[in-house]
Amino acid sequence: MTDDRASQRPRRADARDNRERILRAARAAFAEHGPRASLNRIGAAAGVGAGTLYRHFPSEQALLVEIIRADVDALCATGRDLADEPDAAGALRDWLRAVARHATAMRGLVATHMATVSRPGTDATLAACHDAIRATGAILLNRARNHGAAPPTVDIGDLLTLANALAWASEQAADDPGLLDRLLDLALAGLDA
Amino acid sequence: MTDDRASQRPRRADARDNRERILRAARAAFAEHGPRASLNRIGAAAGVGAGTLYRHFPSEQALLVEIIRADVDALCATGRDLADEPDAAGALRDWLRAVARHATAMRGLVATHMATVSRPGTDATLAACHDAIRATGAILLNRARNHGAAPPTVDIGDLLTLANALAWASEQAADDPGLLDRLLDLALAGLDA
DNA sequence: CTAGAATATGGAGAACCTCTCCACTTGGCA
DNA sequence: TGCCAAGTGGAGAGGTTCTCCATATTCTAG
Repeated sequence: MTDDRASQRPRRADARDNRERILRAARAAFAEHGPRASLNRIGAAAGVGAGTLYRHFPSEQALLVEIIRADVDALCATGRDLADEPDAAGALRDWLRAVARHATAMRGLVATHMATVSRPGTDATLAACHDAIRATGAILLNRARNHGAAPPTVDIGDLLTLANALAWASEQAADDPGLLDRLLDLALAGLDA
Repeated sequence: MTDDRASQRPRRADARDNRERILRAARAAFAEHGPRASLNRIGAAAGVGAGTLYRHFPSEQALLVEIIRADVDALCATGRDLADEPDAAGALRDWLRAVARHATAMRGLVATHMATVSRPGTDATLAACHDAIRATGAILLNRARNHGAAPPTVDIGDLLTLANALAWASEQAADDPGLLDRLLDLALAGLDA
């Protein structure tokens, strides 16, 4: 992660500027309208034509992916910090909570993430995000296992899918802010059994 | 449930026929293409113009809702049967599994269901479905509680949301048929703790 | 059995959507 | 400064959901 490879960084300063403005407008639009946000409008809000938008991000998904990438970086950093916590089980829980909460912050991101991760090969960047999260999660899960705080049968991939599923559910029920935490408690109750 | 109130049952026989054909085409289309199925095509497949389709079902959601209703009826029947099982905890689990599996059968239904249930007042029929499922689930949960097989803190609504969330997740990962069961096992592991 | 009212139909088209194409402009380097 | 690769914008293709209403069909009352 944190690769921001040159391939998608425009050579010209004005183009780089446009790219940033599109990204900013997209963040705002997705946060407000969820996955139904219109790319046309995002382009307009960024003061940019449709052609320009699609030059920078060839598809709606490409745009979402770019936004996800930043979140994933943050999540991995959080995970690394939590790996030093003495309470291994708690660290794993806290991190899964963070994953779910991050995923919820921007509506529609979870769906995109899941959709693409489940059909590998669709998007290289997203696959890299997935690997990075998985690796971070594996560290925490292993520590929890070594402390006898997680059964060896549990898979980190399933655990992350679970977190995303709960995030998605609480996205749907925006009027119940406590839902995510309740669902996490409910679903993770048997973790250390 | 099973109300099929007259309000949405056409007066003329030909119209009733068209309605059935649309419903059948829609079932097929949603099962195959998921939520991305096109209403235009559904109408065409049913041999009916767009105007006719929208006369019978004013929106995409109305169509989905009608399909959901049949599933809910079946689910409640299953729940009633399971309420006679001697193993109360197992019955609850089996029923939640059935809920999730039903929800998964027709891609996109879960999302519709959740979306509307969470914003009450959007659709009366869907609200009725929700109530029916909730009531059935409450019976099973109560039995499990009386057998000491479920903590009193757990809410049936949360449990159902959980089941739907897992169903949604396994919809996304169509290539991993075992996912739903693994997630259910994982998430319900702590139920009787 | 028939006429008239009530009901239902279909498809053109409005208003959106995503995404492509390419004649044009512009920034940065020699 | 002048050139050209890089970047732009917007018209338009082809999709979507959904509306409107002149036309056609069924049912009902006489």
